Amino acid sequence: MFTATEENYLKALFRLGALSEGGKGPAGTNELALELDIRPATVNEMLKKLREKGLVEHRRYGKILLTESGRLHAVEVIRKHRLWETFLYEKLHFSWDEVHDVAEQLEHIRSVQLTDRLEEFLGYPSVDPHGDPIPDKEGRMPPEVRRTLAESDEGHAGRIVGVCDNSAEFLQYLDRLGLSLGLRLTITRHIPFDGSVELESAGIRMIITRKVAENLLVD
Amino acid sequence: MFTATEENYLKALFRLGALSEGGKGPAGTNELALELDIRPATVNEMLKKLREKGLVEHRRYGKILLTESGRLHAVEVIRKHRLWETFLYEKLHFSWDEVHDVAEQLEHIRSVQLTDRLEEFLGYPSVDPHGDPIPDKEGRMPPEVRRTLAESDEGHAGRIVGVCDNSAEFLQYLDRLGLSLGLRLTITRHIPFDGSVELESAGIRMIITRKVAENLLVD
DNA sequence: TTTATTTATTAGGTTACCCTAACTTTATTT
DNA sequence: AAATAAAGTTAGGGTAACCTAATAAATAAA
Repeated sequence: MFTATEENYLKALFRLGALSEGGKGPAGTNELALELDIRPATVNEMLKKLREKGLVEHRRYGKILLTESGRLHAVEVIRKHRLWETFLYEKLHFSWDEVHDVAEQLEHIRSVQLTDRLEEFLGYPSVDPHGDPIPDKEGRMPPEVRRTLAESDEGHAGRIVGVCDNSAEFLQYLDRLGLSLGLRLTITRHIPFDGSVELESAGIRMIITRKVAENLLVD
Repeated sequence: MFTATEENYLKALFRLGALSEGGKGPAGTNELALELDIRPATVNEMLKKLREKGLVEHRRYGKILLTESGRLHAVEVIRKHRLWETFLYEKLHFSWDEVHDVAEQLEHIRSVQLTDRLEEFLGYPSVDPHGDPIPDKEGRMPPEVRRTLAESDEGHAGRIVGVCDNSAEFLQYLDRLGLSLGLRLTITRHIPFDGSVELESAGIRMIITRKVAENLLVD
């Protein structure tokens, strides 16, 4: 049905949020070229094909938007990618940073049965090793689990997806700590003495107070 | 290093036994084209590339032979194919006849680590669900287990790899039973009463006498 | 040994995906 | 509004794998 290349275009558009609702809005040719690490001229060419296949909406000199069909196919590829990442991590003991490249290849294997049975084999996981949600067979993303850092378990890995306190004071403090939205981290310890939380992010270990932990949301 | 297409050419040559030793000898262009279901002209073109990469020996209007390097790469792909088949069968409960097409795609995933960890995860199997031997990391095929049908366990699946009795009488009898070399079969029951063996092959159930079973070798 | 047949090769064409360089349209400044 | 910058497109090429049709070499048959 679709080539691996076409699937990569759809995935990139989804990542860029080129959706009619719930995304960042239409994407540009250059933007997409940058995301895929190819030249804009090539993207332009491919857009014609994706347009004809009804996967994107695009007019000359206009912006690019995924159609509903395009979105569904993108999500299907993401679903496969994340299931494979989970397999590699949980069953084959790949490390966090090794899973991506291999999953990037595995996500293009064509077999509905394979995907569904893999999902079953893994026990219907809702998130991949990076904490990203795994879409279900119908393309629905499971609701994001947002918990404060304070109530998340030791060993939990996830990303900062929000804050409870929106004051400039708090946000500036986070900045000084080097904590920002989207940052991936792992909880290494809950310290009983004062409720501080020890965490690791990008190879750096740090301790934050209970109050900060209570105001940070992770997935 | 190699494209999926190149790997398929190597695999096909290996299947045809185009080896300097232990095979059926050099293969022809048409023969290879038939095996791959493509036109001889295309094969001829590709041979140039495989020759330049040192994977085959071939002179104009001559026969085709895998080099040692070509053989090793072919075996590596076969190794991956059979490990994936085993995974699909044992872990994802695919049926015997469903595994091939998916494994045909999975065998081209490039990651040495993946192959080795998959092998470990599967417990270093020596044969795939069809009874074909799985080469080890160094490209060695495990020694074929040749046992008579009489001494093989119930449920054992394998192929007829030889006979003990080479008389025309016996071979003609086998022919009448529809049993031939390479035939895949499963032992469904050992009948204690007279030592007969009940087996299934290609959806057909049959019973053979103990004497026949003692003279048929399976892997 | 000449002829016929099979097998192998060459020539020229197609599609998918990529490129650079030149150009056009849209957006941003001044 | 005119000039400049940024974004998008077209034109012309390249490689990998495939194809058909025509041709050449090797093999088998008469």
